[in-house]
Amino acid sequence: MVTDCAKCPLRISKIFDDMSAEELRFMQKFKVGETTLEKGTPILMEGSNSPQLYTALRGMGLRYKLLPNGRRQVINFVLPGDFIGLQAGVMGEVRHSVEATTSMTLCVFDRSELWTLFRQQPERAYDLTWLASVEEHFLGEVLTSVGQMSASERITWGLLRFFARCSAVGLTSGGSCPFPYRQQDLADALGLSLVHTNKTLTKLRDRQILSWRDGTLRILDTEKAKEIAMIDDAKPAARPLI
Amino acid sequence: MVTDCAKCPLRISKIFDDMSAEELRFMQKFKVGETTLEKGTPILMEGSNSPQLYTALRGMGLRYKLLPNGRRQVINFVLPGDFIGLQAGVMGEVRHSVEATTSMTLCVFDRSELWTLFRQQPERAYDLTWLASVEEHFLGEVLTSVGQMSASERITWGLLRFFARCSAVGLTSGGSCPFPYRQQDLADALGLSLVHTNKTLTKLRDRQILSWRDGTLRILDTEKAKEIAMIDDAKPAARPLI
DNA sequence: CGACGCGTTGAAACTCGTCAATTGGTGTGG
DNA sequence: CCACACCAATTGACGAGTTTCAACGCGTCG
Repeated sequence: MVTDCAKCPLRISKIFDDMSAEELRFMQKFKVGETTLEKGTPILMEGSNSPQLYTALRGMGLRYKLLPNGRRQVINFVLPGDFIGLQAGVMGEVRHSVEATTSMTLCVFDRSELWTLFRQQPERAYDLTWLASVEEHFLGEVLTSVGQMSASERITWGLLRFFARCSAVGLTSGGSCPFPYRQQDLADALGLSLVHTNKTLTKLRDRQILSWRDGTLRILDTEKAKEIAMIDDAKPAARPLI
Repeated sequence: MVTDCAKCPLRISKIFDDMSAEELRFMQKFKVGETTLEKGTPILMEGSNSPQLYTALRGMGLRYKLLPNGRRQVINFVLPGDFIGLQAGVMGEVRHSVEATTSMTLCVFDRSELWTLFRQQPERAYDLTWLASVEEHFLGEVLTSVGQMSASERITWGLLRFFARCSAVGLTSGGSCPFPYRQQDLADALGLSLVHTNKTLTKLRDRQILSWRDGTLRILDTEKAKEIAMIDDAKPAARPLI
């Protein structure tokens, strides 16, 4: 029942870099299995020392951090193709938690093989650095958004970004994509209160910028949305898939 | 006038991982030179395509991002030992700017040799991933701070964190360390207005938590400060130096 | 001397958070 | 089949934290 790397449904997407047969063989060996998780299941727990690394194959999740005062920061939304646990693999333990928001399928890798990968497959090592670097860059953008934008700008920015990520992995249809989270999740991701997030969403819907109902996000006016979010990006570049 | 990697003043610090003579030789070859910059000099410009990578040897700097509306987010403060330009090296171009706040000395590397490094020195490749991963983790913490904490919590957090980083590279003496930035820089780093930052700093000084005057930061009450900032970290782990 | 950058302070305006209550949908047990 | 609990979304009212505006002091530099 395990997906063959060579037939990986994600790899077919043109957003991901191609691999040679040899490289695929190595990845297949690196991959030790596959798991399917129910919605709501924790994948990594803060402070834990997971012996495994994952790549999301299907479904969506949430990376977050809890504070002693009970507040929560959602660091990022997890989409198919995302690598999970690199920090744990490199640093020993994770300082944030990851959980499945919808049911998910994960590719499982053995952390102890990470070093083998660095020695035998410099291309994959490079890819890993690439992934970490891109994630770092992305977090810089989130920080900029949360630090410098108003509520409606942040929300527009966050949803537009999410839409773009969905688009890159083929999860969009027309101007809409799934967004299976709660308003509280979005609020915690953008540093806003639930109530204010709700009211701002209503305003954005009234202004015909975007709408989010029943787990579906629709970008109604791409131009206006990009202007509000101060985004002018072209399309995303090809990226590695581990 | 170029510092020998084997005699690198930073490497002496016990915070950095040791290297074998062989490894040092490779790094020496990787290093193509050294630059000294005046205060205020730009190091990387957003959107540029720098052919070089750097490691800060001496002095302090600032990584930041500008928004179309003129606002600025300071992503991080640059300290000795920090690697600059990994994103450019891996992704092609940087999406943020870096500039020298004080005068700085930088180690210069050739970006085109990065791939050689990955093939020939898997340990260094691993180190680079480590660095990117730690930076990613750090940005997650900043995001949590900016997203979920009040002004005084954020400021205490930011300054305490900076102090810890200084401490790791031996820049502290007693309870104080240099902090050569402007209040505007700190405000932009934490997503606060200049005025409010100023008033909050005054309050923290009056409460005997910490004081920052004339470019020097003093932690007056470590325990109370850690409590406010919700930090309970022990000491930082050893880290690689590229 | 005046211009400029940075720190400081006061007052007013506003965004956003908190409190509180309601609605609708879903699942569960009697 | 209905009552009830529970969760997410929604809405109104109020207040707090923070921003913005404006002004002043101080040191440095040309």
